[in-house]
Amino acid sequence: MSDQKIRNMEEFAALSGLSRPTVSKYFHDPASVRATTRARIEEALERYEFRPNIYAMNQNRSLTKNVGIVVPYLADPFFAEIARTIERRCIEAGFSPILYSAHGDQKLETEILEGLTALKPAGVFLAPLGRLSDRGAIERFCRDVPTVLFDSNLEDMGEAFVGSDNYSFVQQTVEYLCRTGAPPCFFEMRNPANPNANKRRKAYLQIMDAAGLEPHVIKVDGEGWGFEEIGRRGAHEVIASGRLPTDTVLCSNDRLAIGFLSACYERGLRVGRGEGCALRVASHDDHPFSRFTCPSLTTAAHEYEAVADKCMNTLFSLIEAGGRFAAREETLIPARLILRASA
Amino acid sequence: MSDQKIRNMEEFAALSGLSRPTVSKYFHDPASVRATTRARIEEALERYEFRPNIYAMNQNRSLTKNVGIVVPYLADPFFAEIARTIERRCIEAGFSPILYSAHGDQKLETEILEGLTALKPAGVFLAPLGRLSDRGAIERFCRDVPTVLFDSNLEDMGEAFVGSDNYSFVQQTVEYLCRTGAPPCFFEMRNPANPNANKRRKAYLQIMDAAGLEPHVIKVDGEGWGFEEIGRRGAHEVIASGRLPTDTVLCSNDRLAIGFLSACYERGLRVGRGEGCALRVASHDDHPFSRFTCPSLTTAAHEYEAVADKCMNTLFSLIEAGGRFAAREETLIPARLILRASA
DNA sequence: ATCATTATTTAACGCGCGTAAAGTTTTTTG
DNA sequence: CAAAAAACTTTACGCGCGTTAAATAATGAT
Repeated sequence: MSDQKIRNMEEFAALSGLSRPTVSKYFHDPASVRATTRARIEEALERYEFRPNIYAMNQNRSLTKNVGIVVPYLADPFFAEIARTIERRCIEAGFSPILYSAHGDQKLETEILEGLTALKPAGVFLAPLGRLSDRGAIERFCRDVPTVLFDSNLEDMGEAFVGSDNYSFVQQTVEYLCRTGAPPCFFEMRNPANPNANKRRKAYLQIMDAAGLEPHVIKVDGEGWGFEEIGRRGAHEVIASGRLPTDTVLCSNDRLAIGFLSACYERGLRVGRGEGCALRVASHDDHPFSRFTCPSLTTAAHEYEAVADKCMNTLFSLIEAGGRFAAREETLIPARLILRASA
Repeated sequence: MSDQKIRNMEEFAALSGLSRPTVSKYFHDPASVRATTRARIEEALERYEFRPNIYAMNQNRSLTKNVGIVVPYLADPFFAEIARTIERRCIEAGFSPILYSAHGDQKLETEILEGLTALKPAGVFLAPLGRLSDRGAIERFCRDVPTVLFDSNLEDMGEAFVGSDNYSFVQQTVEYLCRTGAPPCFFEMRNPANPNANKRRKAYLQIMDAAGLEPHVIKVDGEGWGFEEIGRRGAHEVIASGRLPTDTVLCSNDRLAIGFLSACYERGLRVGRGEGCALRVASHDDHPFSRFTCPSLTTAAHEYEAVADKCMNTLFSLIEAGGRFAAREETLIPARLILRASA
């Protein structure tokens, strides 16, 4: 490995004994040059450690190999997990993923999208804030950049949506809970920012109705992304005031459930399906920590891998189709029920 | 807002009635042009929505306004939280943070650093994998890019290190536990990848020794980033085999403790400092979920804000100093003890 | 060995912006 | 109000690479 510094492709091409256009071709697609040529370049590459200037490469390209991944709040382990999975897929597919978190902030989400436009990405995976999103800004963004929405569906935004079949989530948990004990009440935030929460409530109401059971929706107050604390405080209030209509609680999502379980523990209420248990608690999402709550949480799991795969495949088709689909594609992936100790 | 599309700065300058160099100057520093000129540009900016091409801007710059943030594993909420805090600081300071996770993988960490070099960032915050890092790759990287290490200290790497004063963490927890009950044993992974773990063990041994108490270190097997599961399995084994020498357990970090508490719950062992409690458990990090464990976790907290501030300030000085410090700076920030229910 | 095919070289232009020098206009200052 | 200072315009070059067209060389098949 010589430590001679190479300034540009011209110089590197000279050192490999080739012309710049050939080397340029190699970097664009190594298979596009003759095997012997490829070998010479790769040999030189080992000796001199040259990398083409990304900025110069991209400035004339209408699209790059960049892929944006935007999530509403990365410190939420659910989004960290899904982002991680998608990111890996992008790398395997030869793209350069760039990860952004809106940190729950509308202005920041808009700024991220504006900055992302300037990066001319080949495509973007966007999990929008939801209710808090600036719809105008997102619409503008989607006009400029091929976008696959995930997690939160915003009507007619982006070329495709990949998300969860919320009905399937709730159906499985409700069915299980009803089969094994009292029908559940539904525990959620009063003003959820995420549209999935609304779909889950509606599914709950519909399923209970279809089963001829009376639904009970319990709404707790709270704003922001501290769901566990909202769930904990809400649970304390609801339990203390005796507003819990049954011994079975279905939380809208695992983070609320984590808070709910925490409150139960603090009140000395035993949760689970065995004897001596005061409550059963179940939920949705299979949050990475739901295995470690006390008791461990019965939940409807996202198929993280399947979601990530579908996202990637959708973006591939989208890029091949030139960034536009004739009709907006919607994919809803069903849940997988995970039985643990809490219900 | 006209929807006429502007191709380049030349065109935009013409529409604002100015010359391109002036407009260029404006984008480099809005305060560097006369107020009336600035107003004209900003007015045009509202009408035409022009943004200079990032790639063209950066290709001649030796450094950009980009700042890299590299963490070993972003799906670990501790890193998500610290990354989130640093990211915000970068944005406030007018930089463009770019966040990367090595996903616990040496090869990926190296690739991220190589890619980052090509981005010519003004500086990089790097929390390395630790023992698993490719030291050669990191050293090469630090030669090219002004780097502030954080979280994990690698000897002599980077221009500065900002991290936790592990001694202070352990001192506070041990002192508290000794004062209020039996001296703790120390619960950790056998082969921790993160150097902080080693420093915490050493601090534990030293502090116990100084207090004339006999130390007990319990090592559990496990590889990878699933610390909770490692802690849970380890706790089951240790408790089942009666290897626990005291009723007080100090875990190396909160994620292990979360697993430990989960095992205790599964075994019907009550944890806490009250009567009827079989064990006390404390830990370090103030993981975002340590508030919601059952019982809530007594822990030594990182000063997330202080760490992020110090990181930013260090990088500022580093950039001003031209990317090199005369001597490597090390900052260790002490812990803040948080008393909760588990000990 | 010959011709057709495919790969590479040479030469040249363009991308969008940074930047420097020299000249002109505007603003500030005494 | 004149002179000095500051801001702006004009002109021009460079950055590193993409890309194209025409010329040349290497390869492969007959």
